[in-house]
Amino acid sequence: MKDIPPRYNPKDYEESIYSKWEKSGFFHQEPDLSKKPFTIVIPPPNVTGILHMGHALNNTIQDILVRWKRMQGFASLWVPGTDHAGIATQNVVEKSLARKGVTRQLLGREKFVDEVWKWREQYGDTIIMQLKRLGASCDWERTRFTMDKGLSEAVLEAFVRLYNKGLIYRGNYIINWCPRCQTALSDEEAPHQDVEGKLYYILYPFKEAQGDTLQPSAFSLQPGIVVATTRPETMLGDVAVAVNPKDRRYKKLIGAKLMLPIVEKEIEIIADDFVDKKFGTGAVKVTPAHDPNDFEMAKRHGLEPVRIMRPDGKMNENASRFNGMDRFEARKLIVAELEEKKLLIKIEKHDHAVGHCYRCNTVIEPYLSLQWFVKMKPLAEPAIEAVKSGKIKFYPKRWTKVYLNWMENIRDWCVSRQIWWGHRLPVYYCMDCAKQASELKADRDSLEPAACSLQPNIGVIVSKVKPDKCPVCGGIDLRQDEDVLDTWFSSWLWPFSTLGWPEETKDLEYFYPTSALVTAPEILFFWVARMIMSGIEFKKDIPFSDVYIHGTVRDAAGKKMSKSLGNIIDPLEIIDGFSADALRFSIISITSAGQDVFLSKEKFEIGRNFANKIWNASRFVLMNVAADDFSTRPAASLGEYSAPGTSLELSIADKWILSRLSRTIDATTKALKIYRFNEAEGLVYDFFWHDFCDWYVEMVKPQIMTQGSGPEDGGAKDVLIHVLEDSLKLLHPFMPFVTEAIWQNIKERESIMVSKWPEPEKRYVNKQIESDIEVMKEAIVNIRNIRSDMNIPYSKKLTVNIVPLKPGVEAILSGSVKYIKSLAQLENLIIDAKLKKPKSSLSAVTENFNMFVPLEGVIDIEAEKARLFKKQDALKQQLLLTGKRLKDKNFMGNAPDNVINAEQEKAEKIKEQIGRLGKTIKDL
RNA sequence: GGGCUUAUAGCGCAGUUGGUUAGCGCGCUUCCUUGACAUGGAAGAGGUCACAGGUUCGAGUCCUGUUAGGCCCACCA
Repeated sequence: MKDIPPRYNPKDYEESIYSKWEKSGFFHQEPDLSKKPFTIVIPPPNVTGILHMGHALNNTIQDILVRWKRMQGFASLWVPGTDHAGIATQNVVEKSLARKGVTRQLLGREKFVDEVWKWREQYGDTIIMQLKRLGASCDWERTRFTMDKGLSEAVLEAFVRLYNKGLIYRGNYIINWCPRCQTALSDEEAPHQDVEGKLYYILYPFKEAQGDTLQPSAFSLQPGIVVATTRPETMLGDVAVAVNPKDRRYKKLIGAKLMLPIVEKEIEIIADDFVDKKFGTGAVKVTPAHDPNDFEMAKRHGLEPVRIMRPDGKMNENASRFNGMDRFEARKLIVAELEEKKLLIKIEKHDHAVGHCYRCNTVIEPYLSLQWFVKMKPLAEPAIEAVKSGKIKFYPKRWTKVYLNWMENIRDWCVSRQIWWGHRLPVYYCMDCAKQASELKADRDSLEPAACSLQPNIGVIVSKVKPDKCPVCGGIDLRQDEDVLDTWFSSWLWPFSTLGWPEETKDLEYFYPTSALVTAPEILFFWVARMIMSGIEFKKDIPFSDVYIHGTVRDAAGKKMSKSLGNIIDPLEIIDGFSADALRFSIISITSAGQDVFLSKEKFEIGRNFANKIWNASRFVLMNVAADDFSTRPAASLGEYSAPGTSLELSIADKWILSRLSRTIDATTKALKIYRFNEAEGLVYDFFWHDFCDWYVEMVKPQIMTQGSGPEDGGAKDVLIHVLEDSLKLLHPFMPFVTEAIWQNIKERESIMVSKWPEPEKRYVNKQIESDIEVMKEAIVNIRNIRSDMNIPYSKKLTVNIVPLKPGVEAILSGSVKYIKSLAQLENLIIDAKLKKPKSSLSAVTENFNMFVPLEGVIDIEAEKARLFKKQDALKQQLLLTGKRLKDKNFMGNAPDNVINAEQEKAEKIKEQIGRLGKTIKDL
C-alpha cells in the first residue's frame, strides 16, 4: 500500500490524469450502433476570448452531463470549437497593428485577413486549452472553427439555399450602424442602454408670416411650429414635420410650408397616425435616413430621404458647413446656433434607451443603407411550433415564454457586415447589367448617399463559386460583394455543420439531432432561437430536444462580471489556488436551476474542503482494507451476504448505509435527468459526508480496526469498499480529478471515467432500518449533549440507562448497543422499561425514550452543583436588573415598543435558563 | 411601456407537485489535536419564511394586491 498523504494535493494529479484520459482516447467518440447517442455541442466561445466564470459554469454543467451519460453507457459526444467573432477579432488585430503604426486600409484586404489568420494560429486556442484545465471531456479531435473549410462550405450552402427560396433579399433600410466599427449590426448586436439624454424643443418657422390665426396657440414666440428631438443634428436631414391628423391644435396647419432652420430648405407639415399627440409638442420632425419610423413615414408620403452622415459618424456634404464634423460636435454647434437665432425654445432632461454597439459600446446611429437581410417569419413559424408542441423543451420552463415572445415578433435579420474578417457573401454583381441599370454601383466600399436609390436586384448573381459569366447578359466582368456575413450566420448552423453538413455523413446521421444544449440566457436570441430555425430549415429536424439555460455569473454585489468593471474572478486562478474540482463543485453548489450566481472567492472553499474530505475518507478505507480485498471481495458479490441461510448476515449498520446509498443513487440520477445539478450534487455531498463519514465509518470503525480481513469482519469491509466505489462514481461527473486520483490509487485498473454509473438496488432499500438508525442516533446525540453540558470528556466512560417509551424501541436500541457504546463512549448501557431515575443523574426525554445518565463517580457532584449555583446566581442578578428596568416608569414611558419587547423576551429567556439550571441541580 | 425574476437565520442560498419539528454552507458560542481528515470532529445559539388579504382540514409553497431589488425586451421623436 502506497503512502497516502492526509491532504489532497491537486497539483500532483490534475495534469497527469487529464493527459492519461486524453491518451486513452476516452474523449473521442465515433458512431456506435450498439449504443444510444448522447450529443452536446459547445456554445462556441469567441475565439478572442479567455475563460471566464460564465464559461466555467457552462462547461462544468456540460461536462457533468457528458461524463454522466458516458458512464451510463451512451455514445457520449461533446463537440468543442470556437467561432471567428468577426467584429471582435478584427478589432483585436487592428489594435495590435495600430501599435506598429499600421492600419488595415494600408495593408489591404488580403494581407489583413492573412494577419488575422496568423493571430488566430497564435492565440486562437487559448480558450480551448483553458477548458482542459477545467477537466472538460470534449472530443478534441473534432474541434471546429467557424472559418474552417467545412463550416465555410456550410455557410455558403445555407446562404444560397435561402436566397433561392426567396428568404434572402437585399434592400435599403434603416439599420444599426456602428460608426466606430463602420459596419451594420443586427438588432441583437445593438442592445439598448438607458442614458440620460436631453429633449430639445426647436421652432421651425413658417415659410412666410401667415397671419396670427395660423400661429400655434401654445407657442407664440414666433410664427412657426415647435418640434421636440433628442438628436438635433439630424434636423439637417429633415424632409417634413408630421402631426397626428386628429390633433386639433395642428389640424389647420396640415399642408403648411415651413422653413427648415439652418438648412433654409422648404418642408411641409404632413399628417400621419404614427404621431403621438401626447409626446413632446405633438409635432415630429421627419428624418427618413436616420430614423426607422421616419423612414417608414417618408415611404408612406413619397418623400426622398436625405442622408447627412458618413459611415464614420461625421457629417457629410448634405450638412453644408458642418461637413466633416463629428456628429456630437455638430449637435453642440447646431444647438448653439439655434439658441442664437432664438429658435431653441427649451431643453428638457429626457432619459431614454439608446442602442450601443455590443463590441465597442459606441452609440449606434440608425442609418439608411443597402444591406442583405434574411426574411425571418417563414423560418420562425416551424420553430415556434417545435417549442409549442413540446418537441423542444426549455429548462427552466419560463424561458419558453421569452423565446415565443421574441419569435412571434421577430424582425428580419441584417446579415451583411462591412468588415473583412468573415465569410464573404457568395454574391456577384455583373457590371454590364449594372451599367444597363445605370444606377447600380457594385463597388460599394463607401456608402455614398447615392446608394440610397439603388435598385437592389439587377445584376445580382448568388452562387457558391464565382460564375464564369453573367447568366443574363453573358458579361464576364463579375465582382464579388465586399461584405462578409454576420458571425452568427455561421454559428446558427453549428449543431449540424460541425458534424459534416452539407454532406450527409455518418456522424450527422448518428449524432443529429443532438440531445441537450447548455447555455447562458444572453444568447437565447443570438444563437439558440436561430439554431432551432436553421435546424428545421436545413436538416428538417430540430437541432436538440432540451435547452438548459443556466444563470448569469455575477460578483457578490450582483454586478455582471466584466473586464471593465474589474470584478473578474479568474477561473484559472481558482484552479491554481483551490483545484479544478473545487471550482466545479463550488460553482454548481451555488447554482440552483437557472438562478443567477453570485460569486466570491471564499465560496470555493466548499469544494476544496469536500475534495479533501473525500480524499481522507478514502484514505481511511485504503489504510484498513488490504488492496487484495478490492479484487477478492468484489462489491458485486455483496448480495449473497444478505441471502437467507448464509452465515454472513449484514449488520444493521451495513444494511442502513446500503439503503441510504441506493436511495441516493436513485435521487441523484433523477435530479440529473431534470437538470437539477445542485440538487444532485447536494444529495451525494450529504450522503457521503453525513451518512457515510459521520455515521457509517464511525459505526464500523471498531470492527474494521480490531479484526483481520475476511468473513469474520461480518461483511463490513465489503460494504465499505462497495459504498466508497459507488460514491466515487456518483461524484465523478462533478469532481473528476480527485475521484480518479483515488480510483487509480486503489489499484491498477481502468479509469473511473469509463466505469459503470451505479444503479439503485431495490433489495437494499429498507426504510424500517433507516428509521431505526434515527432512533439510535437520537440516543447517541442525547448522551453527547449531556456530556457537552457537563463538560465530561470522552475519555470518561459513562453508564447510561434508557427507558423505552414506545413499542419496538427496546428492540431497536438493543440491536445497536455496540454502536451506541462506541459512539457515545459508554461503559455500560442498560435498556429496561422498568428503570427508575437513579440519584445524582441527569435525564433526557424524547418521544421514544427516557434517558438517565448517573454521574456519581464520574464528576465531582458537589463541585458541579456549586458551579451551577454560581451560574444561576449570576443569571438571577441579570434578571433583577432587567426586571428593574421593566418597572422603571421613565424607561417604559420613553423607550420604543420593540426595545421594550426585546427586554421582556430577554427576561423570559433568563427565567427559563434559571429554571433549567434548577432542575439540573435538583437532578444531581 | 411589456415581460421575467427575487424577498426564508448575521451573510450567501436550498426547500420539485400544498402535509410531521423549515434545511445547507459561511460566520458565531462551548468543547475536542481520539488511531482518515483542524480544509476536521462533537454539542449549541440564531427564523412572525417582505407586507396585507384570500383559497384550504392544513400555506414558506397556491391566488390577489402592496412594497423593495434585479434582469430582459421595446421604433414615444
